[in-house]
Amino acid sequence: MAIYPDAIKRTLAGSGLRSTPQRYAVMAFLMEQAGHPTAAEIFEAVNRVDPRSSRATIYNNLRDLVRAGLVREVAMEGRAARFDARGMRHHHFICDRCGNVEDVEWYKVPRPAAGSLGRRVLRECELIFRGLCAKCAPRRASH
Amino acid sequence: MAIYPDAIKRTLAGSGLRSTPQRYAVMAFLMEQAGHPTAAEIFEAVNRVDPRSSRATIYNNLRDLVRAGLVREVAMEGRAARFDARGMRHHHFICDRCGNVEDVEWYKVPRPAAGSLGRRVLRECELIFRGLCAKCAPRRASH
DNA sequence: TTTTATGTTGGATATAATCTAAAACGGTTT
DNA sequence: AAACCGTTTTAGATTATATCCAACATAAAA
Repeated sequence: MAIYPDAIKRTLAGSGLRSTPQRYAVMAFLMEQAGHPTAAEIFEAVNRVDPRSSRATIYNNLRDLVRAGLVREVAMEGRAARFDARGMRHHHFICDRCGNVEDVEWYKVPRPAAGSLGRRVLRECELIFRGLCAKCAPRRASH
Repeated sequence: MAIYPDAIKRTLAGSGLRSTPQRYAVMAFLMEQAGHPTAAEIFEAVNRVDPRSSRATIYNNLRDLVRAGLVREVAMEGRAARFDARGMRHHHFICDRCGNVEDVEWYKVPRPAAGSLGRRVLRECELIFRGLCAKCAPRRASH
């Protein structure tokens, strides 16, 4: 039932992915979304509108979109993985207390010395900060 | 039944953790181990020797050791988390293909501009590299 | 259109991690 | 060395997360 703006369709096609209502819905939701939803949250949000996507389809599409580099996955200790489709490069901040993930403005990180890499092939360099988010930080916050 | 070298006992005590044979075994195994085992692998290795630890105990102790900062946990997409107790600071490299985790020699990473952090409290700065490990990289490797 | 590789489905299954309440134990105090 | 008490361990049940499966549907190319 969703509308099919060409932009997203073309993005998908550009990565060799068909545009199905389900896949489109996942991609569109992630792009218009400021946070870092879990697969379960995406499943619920996408299905609140319409063509009922199955759980398997959500997982399939997230896998494909991540493989295509259109979506980023953030693994969490114990909890469900989180996803985002922010076009801009950025780093991540994970709150030790509430587990929320927030974006941190991107800045260049120096790569390791070539020697310490050996024959490894670098594809990506991901910076993850940990600590307490604004809500969980002490100082007059509801603790 | 394991021996109780004081070094580890003191490390545990220093973090307010009792030294039990099970907890000691987990800590000792992680310290003498060069890789990044999963909880299941730790469970098996620890129990190959003796006092059979239950699965719950392994998880309990890993949680406590991570909280105490003695053990580091690396969350993996889909797969089981991995652990290490390397004293030296280091970064991590995760292979896209085989999922193995390797250490990368530590080097200082610039922190983000204070302004982009807002009221967030930084505790740690973790650098994760992704790509292909030496085994999985092409070029005369068994592909 | 027709065709076909690709995508979807819901339920079963696998995997990872946590919970539970009773029993055992470590370390301290006496 | 005996008692004490908060911590830890235990086995199994339970929850949470993710994948598999094989039949069916469909997007996009021919």
